[in-house]
Amino acid sequence: MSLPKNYEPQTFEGPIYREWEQKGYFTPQIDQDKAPYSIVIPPPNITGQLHMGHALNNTIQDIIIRHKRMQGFSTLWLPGTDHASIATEVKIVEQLNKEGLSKEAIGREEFLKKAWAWKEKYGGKIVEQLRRLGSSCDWTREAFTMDERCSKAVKEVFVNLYRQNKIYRGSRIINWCPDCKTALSDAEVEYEEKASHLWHIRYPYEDGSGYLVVATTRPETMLGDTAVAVNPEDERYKAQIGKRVRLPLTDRLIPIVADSYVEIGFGTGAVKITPAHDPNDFEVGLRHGLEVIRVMDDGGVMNENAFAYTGMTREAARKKIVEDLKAQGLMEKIEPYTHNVGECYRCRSVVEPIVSKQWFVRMDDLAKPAIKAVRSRKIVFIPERFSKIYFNWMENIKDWCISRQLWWGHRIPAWYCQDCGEVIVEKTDPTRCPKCGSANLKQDEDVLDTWFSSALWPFSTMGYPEMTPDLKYFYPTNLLVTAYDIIFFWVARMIFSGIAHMGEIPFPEVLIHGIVRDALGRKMSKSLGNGIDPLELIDKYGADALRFSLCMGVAPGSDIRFSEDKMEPARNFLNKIWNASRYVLSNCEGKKLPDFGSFSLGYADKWILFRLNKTVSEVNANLKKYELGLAAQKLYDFIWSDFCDWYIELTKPVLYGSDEKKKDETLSVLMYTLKSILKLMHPFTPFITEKIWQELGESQTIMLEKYPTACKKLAFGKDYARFENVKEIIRSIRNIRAEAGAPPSKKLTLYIASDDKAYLKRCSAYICRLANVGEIRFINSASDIKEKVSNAVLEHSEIYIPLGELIDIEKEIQRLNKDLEKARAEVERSEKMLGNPGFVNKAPKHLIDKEKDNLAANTELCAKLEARIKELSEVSE
RNA sequence: GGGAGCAUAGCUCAGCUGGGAGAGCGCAUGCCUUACAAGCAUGAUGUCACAGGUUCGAGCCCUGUUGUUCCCACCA
Repeated sequence: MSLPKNYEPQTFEGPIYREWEQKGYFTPQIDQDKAPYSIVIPPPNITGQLHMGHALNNTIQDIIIRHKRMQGFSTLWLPGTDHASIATEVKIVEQLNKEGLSKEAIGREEFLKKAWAWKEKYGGKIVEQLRRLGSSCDWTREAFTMDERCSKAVKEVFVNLYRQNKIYRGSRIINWCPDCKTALSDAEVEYEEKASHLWHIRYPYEDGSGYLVVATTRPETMLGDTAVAVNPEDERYKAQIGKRVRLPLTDRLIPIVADSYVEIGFGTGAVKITPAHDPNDFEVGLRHGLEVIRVMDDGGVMNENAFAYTGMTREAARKKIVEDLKAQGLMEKIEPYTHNVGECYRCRSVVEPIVSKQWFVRMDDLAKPAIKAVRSRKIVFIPERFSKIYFNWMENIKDWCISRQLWWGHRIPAWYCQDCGEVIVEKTDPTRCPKCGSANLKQDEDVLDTWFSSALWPFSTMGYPEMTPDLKYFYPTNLLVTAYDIIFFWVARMIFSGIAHMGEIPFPEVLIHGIVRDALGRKMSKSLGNGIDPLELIDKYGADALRFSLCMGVAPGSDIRFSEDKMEPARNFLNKIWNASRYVLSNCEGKKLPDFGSFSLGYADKWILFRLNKTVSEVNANLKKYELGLAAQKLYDFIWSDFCDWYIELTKPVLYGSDEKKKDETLSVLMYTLKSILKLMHPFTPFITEKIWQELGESQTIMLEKYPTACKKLAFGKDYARFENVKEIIRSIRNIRAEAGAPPSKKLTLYIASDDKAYLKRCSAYICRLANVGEIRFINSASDIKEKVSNAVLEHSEIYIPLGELIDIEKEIQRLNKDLEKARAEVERSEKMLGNPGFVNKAPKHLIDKEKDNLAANTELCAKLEARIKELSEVSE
């Protein structure tokens, strides 16, 4: 048994992961005697590279999964990837363009071949990267949103919803991306505030009696105007309602209509109505039976309805129209104006609202039970506040546009009879029209929104619509872990889909985490170039360090500012564990240790076991509440401060001594504590803990060991408190030495006066070793000492150290005065609290008792300190 | 326009159901002490944004103010 001298995670992380996977530790058995625990991964896009967001998301999931596995659950973490319809298609098109080809040139079939080839080549990359992070996913169940399993589920759901009249096809105003040339759902549009103008345009009255001024942010759409609307209550325009105006730059006459949608106070109070290019105008148009005239084609180019502007891009048309209006004296004024402009979430081009025939999911009926599930707390968001975001969205939801004019994705299972026009929606490809019998059928060209298949992920991956053993055992899943930015896209849609198709919520808890930002708090993005590559960090510091740094000091739901300098403390900590393990291992070499518990424990042993036990119970409590940051912090403190800085140092006088029996007993405690530490840490830092565990030769893997739980036998309250006194003595000696400037190598003599000398005598060796003391003399009072000493008054003892010429009486008095001040402040505080009838009557008893003890102890301290100071002052005079 | 978060040490942030202000980094001083210099020891540093309120007691609960970040929303 021996570990290499240096902690080099690069040398063992890979092999350990391969061993885990190969031995099948990630694959759960469907065991009716065991409780199941399952999580489905938020499937990363096949176009994706692992970024810090994935690293955080998967670290959290893996910690929870490993913890549950060690608690004895039959644990499934189901992995997979998302075909990412639009994102992937954009990449393939880019690649084609580089080869001088285009989508249209090669045709649908060839395009899909290329896309699949691309998926085979790059789609596995991110999955490999998840492995490097240590994710204990069951790869034997790996899914892909376009594999056979998921595709079957998609068809099933589409057809069922269609038959229930929850999916329909219709002409609506939708968000159109002129670059991706596809429809987008509302959620796929991101609004950004942009500086623009408000153009005030004169629309002359038909009768030549002057003009009416409309204000617009989009002059290019005026060519599609089919009315001007005013508020029916607006005195300025009441007389004009029903009249017609001449649409500038065209030969059209359009009516003035009254609609309460128009706000009297804004702009000029008159609004141009363009039903084909604005959602509000579309509604107005419906109310007034207005004509819908599209003036742009799918590429954002002005079409044949655009008069002189046909063939211009929308940007060019805007410029020219503004110029022309100015030239004709029809531009009243131009005001600077900032407003929200919608952009495509994939390509950032400005989204064009247009009227188009698309497929929609009717949301009313689906949203209701999904809202209820969260209201009734059958599903809870953690932290709770995110449920508000969910409600806000779900309660204001509009029908979901699910068709996309793309090729990469699930093709809509709808066919149109070319002879009679019948629409056929079927799971299996139809050959004949059920209505007229014609074989002349044509499948819908469009594919489904990527999120349509993601919404089914918790059950499509387990075999739905078949009631498979997996589905029976593992559905509903137990937890969903995701960042808050996809609550709308994904979480909400999984909830209503689970309820609608499985008849059961997909998960009872949703753990929401934040976004990883850069050191300045900005979102990491390609365009800013401020992203940190987690794989580089893994190469440099190891996956364990990355995982640990991501959960140290992080509160649930909040964003993380991350920079590389956060890696070092984590790596140093792991190095600490590594070296502590080396210490234990090297001392154990070739030994058979006595069974833990078969011998009597020393003070230091009881102290560390007490601390360990407390840490175990706190860490378990934190994990239960998903407080990973707190759990990590407690482990860090216990391992570094208590175990390494204190306990290991305390074992040295024994291990470097000659009492072989005592040595073995101490080693037994050391080993017990180390093993507990490794198990406690394993969910956080799986690699290093496994590496060390295997060196211990205990069992094949730490992964399947039982996670430690608190143990009553280890609650040594009284001896723990005594040992705290010993620590206090050691600290005081060190402090005196440092402040007096005594060389650390100089062995000191120590005098101790205390009422309870028995345990201090038994702890002498600890004090000698840790404070570098050569001799301890127990005395009854300071008068027994003949030398010049430096002194500290502690709660349960007084210590005196002869330092000869190094003692500066002035400094000595100063130091004691500082202690006195502290003690006096304590006395004052306690007196004030105990003198307060409110506190004495209402506070819990244990706090009152604590305060009483505190008062007594500090009063005594004060008296002793005052006496000592007086004594010294007399000497110095 | 609606909603949410944040404001604690020089910096980055923890702080669980209210009961003596914490960590990491940085800083100062001294140490290569046979697990570890990726280390050890000792030390300094806070009107817990501001103003009220509840309470015996508030960093924590309530109200308001200021600053800041984010989400949602069709005002042309």
